[in-house]
Amino acid sequence: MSTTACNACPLRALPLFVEHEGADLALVQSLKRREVTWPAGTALIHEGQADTPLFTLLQGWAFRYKTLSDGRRQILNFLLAGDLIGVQQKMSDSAAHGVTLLTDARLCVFDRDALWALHRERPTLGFRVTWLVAHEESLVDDHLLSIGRRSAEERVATALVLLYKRAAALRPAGGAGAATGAPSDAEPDTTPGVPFPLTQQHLADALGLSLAHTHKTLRRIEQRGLFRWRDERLVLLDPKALARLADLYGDGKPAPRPLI
Amino acid sequence: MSTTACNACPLRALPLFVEHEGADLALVQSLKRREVTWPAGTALIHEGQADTPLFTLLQGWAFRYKTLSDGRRQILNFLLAGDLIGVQQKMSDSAAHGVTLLTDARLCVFDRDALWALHRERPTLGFRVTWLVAHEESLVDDHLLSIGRRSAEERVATALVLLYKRAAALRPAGGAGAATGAPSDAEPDTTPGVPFPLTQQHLADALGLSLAHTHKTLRRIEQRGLFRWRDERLVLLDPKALARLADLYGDGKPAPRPLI
DNA sequence: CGGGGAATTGAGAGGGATCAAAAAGGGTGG
DNA sequence: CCACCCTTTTTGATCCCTCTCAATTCCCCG
Repeated sequence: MSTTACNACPLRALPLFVEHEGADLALVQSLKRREVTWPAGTALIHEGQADTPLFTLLQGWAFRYKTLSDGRRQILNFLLAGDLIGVQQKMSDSAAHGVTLLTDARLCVFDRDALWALHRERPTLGFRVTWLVAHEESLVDDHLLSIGRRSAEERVATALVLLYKRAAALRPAGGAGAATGAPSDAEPDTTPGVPFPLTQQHLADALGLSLAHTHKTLRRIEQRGLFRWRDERLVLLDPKALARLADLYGDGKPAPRPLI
Repeated sequence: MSTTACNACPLRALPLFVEHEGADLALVQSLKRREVTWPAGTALIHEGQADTPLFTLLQGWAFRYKTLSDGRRQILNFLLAGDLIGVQQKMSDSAAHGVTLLTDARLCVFDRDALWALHRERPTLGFRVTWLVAHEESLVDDHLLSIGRRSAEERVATALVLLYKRAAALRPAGGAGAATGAPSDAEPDTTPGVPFPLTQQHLADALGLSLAHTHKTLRRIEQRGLFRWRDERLVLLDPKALARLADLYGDGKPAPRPLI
């Protein structure tokens, strides 16, 4: 329950995140209202809610979604540690999306005006916020390509690869779970793979498929030995084959990103 | 062919755009490299291209897209006058998208570093860039909901309504084409509806449907008298029915937006 | 008048959706 | 430690929305 100082934030130690100047950190620290730990299922933002706060996810997973009036739900994307939540709200006439925690999570809470303060006081940080938003849009772009043009099997493969990469980038340096799935007993963390706290229903809602078909597709690919998904952890047994199935080329390491 | 001064930009006269301070306009003006007029089909940005320039669309339509290696194409969204183009590029490890002109168009061209200059020199403008990017993301979010969860008929209705609204917001005040489709002869501009320079193939690629099925769906809805699409112009004959089909509630007028 | 890109149409195939149950798990109160 | 309840995972059968493939017909232009 103790609060973490921004300059001591464990996330910043990861190579995934870029360094920030002391003054930048001080400003963020001053804008931070509080730090909370909430249980899985908590709704951070309700669909259509106005004047929502801003969050930075420190630990855990969440997802953004939208629903049609008859209940059909589409998950827009998943949020992992380091993601800034709530910037898109209210900047639009279109109905806003909801955000719900997938796991227990720890978050920093900011007032909405912090957004403007960030830009005004420290243009560098303002620019980084723009970067984050643009980056998130590019994730949604990728997702849109999948749902619009990929077959069920390709969609599943794409989602597994992309989510795996994101989750893997958050592992402490030298971390566990070789991508080959071979348990590395000599390592500090022997758990293979990455956390994967989804439900098949979530995956289905994200992929625009029915639960039944998502399940059957998952099984088919798994039986070819391409991956293993158990106990909320995902291991890619054959990353190459999955990437080929998904028509994905990307190198490996994601670009370093800002952390507000 | 003559260049337009930012403070005399005809777009700014529209109620759709917010007012900018003189100093803001002066900065934008100084960052503007040139103004160009290019023909339909011109590729502003190639998929995967690095270090792309920045554009503001002054007139005409364009679209962003991504393709799979076997040629399947997904249109991510359409760009209309006032849209800022190219911000998302390079902010991502994921492959970038392409941007192509749908019609002859006129654009302002900026260097990519203008983005940073905007933030540094004028935080207000930086904040507005963030606003624009966040807004564009919310359009993609809506699109994703459509493709992931709406039926073909619902998707078509959604696209027609949303694009109509965007195009309508760009009509000169008191403009033409009553939404009812009744030609208003007393008005200055008697052309009904809004420009709609798409091809059925473009619509299909945007909706994640095949060309054949897009066409059949379009026909079915048209024969119910819900809209008319001829000579590159779209008229919504029964906006209420279309909105109901699309499960859209939105008020009417889009929120005022920045114009960089 | 010839040519090429759009728009139309129709027949047939198939990937996913639906619907319905049954089997697993996981907590929890007794 | 066990019975019970609720969520998630599995499976099977059947249906139908969309895709594919293949022509034609339009329409704009040189």
